[in-house]
Amino acid sequence: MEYVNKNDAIFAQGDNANRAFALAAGSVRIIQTGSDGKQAIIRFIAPGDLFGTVPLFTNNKLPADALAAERSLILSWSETDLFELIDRFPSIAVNIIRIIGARLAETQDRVRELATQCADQRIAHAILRLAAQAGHNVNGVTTIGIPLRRKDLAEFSGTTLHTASRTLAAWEKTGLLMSQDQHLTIRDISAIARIADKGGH
Amino acid sequence: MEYVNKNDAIFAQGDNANRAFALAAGSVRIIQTGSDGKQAIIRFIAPGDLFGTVPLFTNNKLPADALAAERSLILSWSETDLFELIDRFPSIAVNIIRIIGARLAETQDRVRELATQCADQRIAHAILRLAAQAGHNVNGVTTIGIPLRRKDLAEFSGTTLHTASRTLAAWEKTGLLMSQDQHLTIRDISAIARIADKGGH
DNA sequence: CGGAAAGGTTGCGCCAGAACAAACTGGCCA
DNA sequence: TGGCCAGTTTGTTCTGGCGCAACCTTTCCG
Repeated sequence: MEYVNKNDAIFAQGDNANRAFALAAGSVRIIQTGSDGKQAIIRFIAPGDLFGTVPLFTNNKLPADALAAERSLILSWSETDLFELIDRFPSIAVNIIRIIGARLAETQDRVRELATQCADQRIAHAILRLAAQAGHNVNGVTTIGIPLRRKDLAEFSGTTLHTASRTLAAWEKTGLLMSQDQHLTIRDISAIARIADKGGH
Repeated sequence: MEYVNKNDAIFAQGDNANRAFALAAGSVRIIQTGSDGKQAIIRFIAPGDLFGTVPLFTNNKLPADALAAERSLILSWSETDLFELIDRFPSIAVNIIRIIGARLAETQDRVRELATQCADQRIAHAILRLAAQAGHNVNGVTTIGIPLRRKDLAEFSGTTLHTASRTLAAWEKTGLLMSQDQHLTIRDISAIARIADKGGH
């Protein structure tokens, strides 16, 4: 149980993995950097999500940075505690498969989208995903509970800051959504879904 | 234990998942189709690989087609047999986490590559991946043991048949690789790795 | 053997979107 | 209160690689 401040690293790419993490409050970005230095956001962590656990089972090397997107409260367990727990309650392992399997399926969807769709569709998908993960619905309007800079959205959807900025500006102009203070509010989620599925042109 | 012919479907996207599959001989393509009809190859299956198992743990809906790329020998177990086996030997579950975890890490790498790299780098990565998975090394030269059409390589690396064809033609011309009868032979794998990591220009 | 179908190659034009550039805004701190 | 920094917006330019189209090669099959 530990507080971290905005922009603090919870762990870094290449670190040895020896703890499992969960987010109690706040939000975290998981960012992978390639050997060419370019970065992509692998996923966003919202309260209740586990992170950093997979490498405990594979090669013990963390594949990405975890950066607090705002002041956050982190829980963590040691590797040995986790494996003792699994020994005692084997059904935990099946649940972990369930969780990781769902993430794999989602990541494969992202691969297909990145391979086949154009920028505005991918941005729309990114927003839908974040809304499903961390959206608070208040009388028909969904607000995403993760601070999102244009750059984050770009690195999450595989485009550039510039294109993301332009695209969001257009959607704001037509009233599909609003953004203030790094928080997105979606006014017409079905229109976003339509763009995601059929293309924005 | 069952033989399937080239282009036979082992299962189809949307099918109910109730068996776990493994490939004994041959090769299989896992192809996902989006709601827009566009396809991406999620992965290739080589002998020894498991496939179609993840949805047994999640939502029981197969997320993609499995198509035999050549005449193949398929093994399969029923869902109930698999779960009985896990009950009896809980360490199997941990091994499944290991396998799925490794696939998740690899899929996340692909996401970053698709998001940040250009077409020839992605094609190079695809070839490296296939060489690692199904490459037979005979005196310094690696042959990929999966029949690969240009279109397959394109749908696996997120580009078009045309770009894949041109790129491979260029690499063939400079002697990096050869392709005949839908089989790739890599003559200079370190040059491919260099393209993958630093960009082809 | 001949025709069809599947797969591959290649030339060309074009455009989505990346790269570059510059200015603007608001918040923070000295 | 003025300078600085992080983030954003927006205009312009440029290009990778996609879409299209035509043609070629090989394989398959009646």
